[in-house]
Amino acid sequence: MTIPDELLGDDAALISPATGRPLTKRGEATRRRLLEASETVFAEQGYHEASIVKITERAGIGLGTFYLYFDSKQSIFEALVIDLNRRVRHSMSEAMAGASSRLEAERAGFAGFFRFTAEHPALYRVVREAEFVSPETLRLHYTRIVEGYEAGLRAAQDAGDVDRALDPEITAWALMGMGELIGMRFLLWERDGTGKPPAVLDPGVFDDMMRFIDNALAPRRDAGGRTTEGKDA
Amino acid sequence: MTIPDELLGDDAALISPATGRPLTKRGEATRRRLLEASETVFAEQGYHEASIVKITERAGIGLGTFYLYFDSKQSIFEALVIDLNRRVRHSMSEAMAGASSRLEAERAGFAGFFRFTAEHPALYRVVREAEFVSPETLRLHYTRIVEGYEAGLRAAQDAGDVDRALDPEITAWALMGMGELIGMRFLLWERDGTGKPPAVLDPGVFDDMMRFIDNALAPRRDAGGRTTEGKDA
DNA sequence: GCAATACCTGAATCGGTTTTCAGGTTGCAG
DNA sequence: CTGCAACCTGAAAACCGATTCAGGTATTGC
Repeated sequence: MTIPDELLGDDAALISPATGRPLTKRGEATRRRLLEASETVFAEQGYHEASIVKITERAGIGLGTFYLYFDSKQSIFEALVIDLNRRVRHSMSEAMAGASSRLEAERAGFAGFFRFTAEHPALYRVVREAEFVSPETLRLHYTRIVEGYEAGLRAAQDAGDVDRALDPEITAWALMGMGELIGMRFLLWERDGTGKPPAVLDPGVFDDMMRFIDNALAPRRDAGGRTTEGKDA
Repeated sequence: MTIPDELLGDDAALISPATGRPLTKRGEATRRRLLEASETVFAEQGYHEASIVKITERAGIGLGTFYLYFDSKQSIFEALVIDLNRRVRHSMSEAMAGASSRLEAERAGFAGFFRFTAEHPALYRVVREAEFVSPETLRLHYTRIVEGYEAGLRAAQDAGDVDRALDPEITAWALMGMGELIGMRFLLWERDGTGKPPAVLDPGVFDDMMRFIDNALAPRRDAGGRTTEGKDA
């Protein structure tokens, strides 16, 4: 019901793309400052409006220094998306940790996803922009999330908590699509008086969505349904 | 069950943004060539890689001429997205036309959506890129589709074909999100041997998805469920 | 045929970007 | 306190694309 943290990130030793040598303390700190600055700049301005100058300025670092740590603008963007992916999944698995039933875990996972989106609205836009900046990285993002989801659904089916006639892979993609569009519509588009997006998804919306999901996943009485074993992509 | 075609597009008389006067035959033809060329170029290269030079070259038209018909690169992009929106909805309502039941219409609408995506894989990427190029236009796109969907769901609820406990608006957004992500995963990402995406969505995938949707929408026996009247976004 | 009108053109302007590079700075080992 | 990696720097090179504009070319009405 939770994803072990080891699977979440590569803590591979960082090496300088310029010299090919491992980074020292100072080097690692500089790299981190660049990555954090890029997070703000990409989130506020989008990929194309963002510039290396803006990133290094915000990081308080010389322009030329950038290229000691990243090959290109695209490469720091990809590093950022992978970092965000780790954080979203962390948010989801953390939320699921306390769940007692499979269905409750489902609900909690969504709550974790929405919490992350609500807390970092602009960051989730960065992830979506990866579709156009680095499609390969976006695939990785979605695929990693779906894998966790799918495993959970399979387990829930074995436990009899979820309709066995549903294909776990398709269902996982369907659920993720719902979550994304509902998050976009009711978190990212929603502005209160001050122009800020809401801090959490409207509970009414969340409940309506969960009713839909509960309906969809609930085991059916008329057991049957083609079981469709061995479906692949 | 169908959207009247009048609602689909503005056929407002085209006027030149440069002179403010209505276009003649020749003018309209040139404008159309530019729009068609932009479709190909934006689809193949994405917004930022596309350039006015590339668009005018493909249209076989002088560079300067572009600005007689569109204010800017962004403005032709928006015109294109609005055009595509009309065509997607046309594809959907056409597919729904022959349906005999509400649920069958649901299924047919999805089929129409997937057919459009399969026939114009790159075009649908253009629509998604609007999120970053012209968010307002993307909202328009989604909102127009959802409105039709929502009306259909309400009617189906009145007819007793769809669970009355579901909120039509949330449900419409949920369904659209599912459709988008499944289309992306199983149409746009899928490549056969030749590197081309499949001409249609795998019927197995479609059926699995529809089973999920049927589950979700089916009226429940335990009638009750908080009716949650008067929900507003 | 001859205005007048609508339409077309692409070189040049302007404003911006990423990336390189020759040389400065820092901090640690000995 | 010295020397040498490792690290940092920002001006400038090399590039690119949106938009303008001064001057052309079709089309149409008379």
